[in-house]
Amino acid sequence: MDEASFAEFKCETENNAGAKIKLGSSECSAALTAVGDALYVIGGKWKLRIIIALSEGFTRFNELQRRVDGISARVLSNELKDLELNGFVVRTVQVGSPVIVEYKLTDYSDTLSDVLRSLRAWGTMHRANIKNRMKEATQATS
Amino acid sequence: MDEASFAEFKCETENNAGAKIKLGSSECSAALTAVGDALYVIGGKWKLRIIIALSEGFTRFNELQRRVDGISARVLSNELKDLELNGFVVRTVQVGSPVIVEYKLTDYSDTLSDVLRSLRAWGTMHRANIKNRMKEATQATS
DNA sequence: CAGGATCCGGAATGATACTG
DNA sequence: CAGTATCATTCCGGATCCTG
Repeated sequence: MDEASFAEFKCETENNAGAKIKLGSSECSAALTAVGDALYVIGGKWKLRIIIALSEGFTRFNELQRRVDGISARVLSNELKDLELNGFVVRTVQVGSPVIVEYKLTDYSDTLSDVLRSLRAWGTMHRANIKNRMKEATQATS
Repeated sequence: MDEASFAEFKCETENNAGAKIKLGSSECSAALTAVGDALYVIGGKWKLRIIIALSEGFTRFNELQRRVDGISARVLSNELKDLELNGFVVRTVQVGSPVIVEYKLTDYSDTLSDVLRSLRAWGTMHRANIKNRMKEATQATS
């Protein structure tokens, strides 16, 4: 395939020639660090899904738990704290009875729209692809 | 913020009104499932980084291990198997001595370029942002 | 060089129960 | 409702040793 199609930043590491490698390891390749950074913050099983759920207008804890399939209360709680720390979410408490807690996305989380869009597009395409593979497999067997 | 900015597919779940919810849970919201699918395949700490390393032209096992900072041989091995199963990578063995094993990206992995690009862009932006926050913090303290 | 096999500790997670 | 506390389990990942 097309070597380095998404790595404009050419990297001189002399893989099997000069062995001129002193880089701290992940220094070269801006792509590697950048994607690494991104994954560090929004990686993991849940972060993006929670953000999507929030973007769909669900704000309450239990709502979110119901929306994000398979997440436990404890994990959701932790992830929300994390998201808050990273500036994606604001938590507001309205005193009263019952107490109402709302989680809302910040403007900063809008910067993720492009990531989300591409991820969603890819996921959709990939699922279709898998279905086709399976269909072909059954045809071959029959 | 702008509700449902990346969810064109409007979802009628009656969160706190009609309670008309029977959906298997993650049925509604195409975004949720699509992104879920995507994360299932390319999620995790390593997958994308390995793909990036491969896209930069590194094909050998040990090369890859050196490139992807912090990964152990066992994990790299597992991830590569996974990537092969999912059709992102082809493994070729050239008999001889020493044996040469090469990992190469398939054309299918090209479909990820958009995801990678957006992720990389976001990661870059985010890192810059964090630096600014820290700078401001130090100024406020001084 | 390219990994597989095994052991092992710690961190993440699930389940359950409890609180304001 | 919105979580927290505790326990049991599981699983990931590192280190080490081994092979062809």
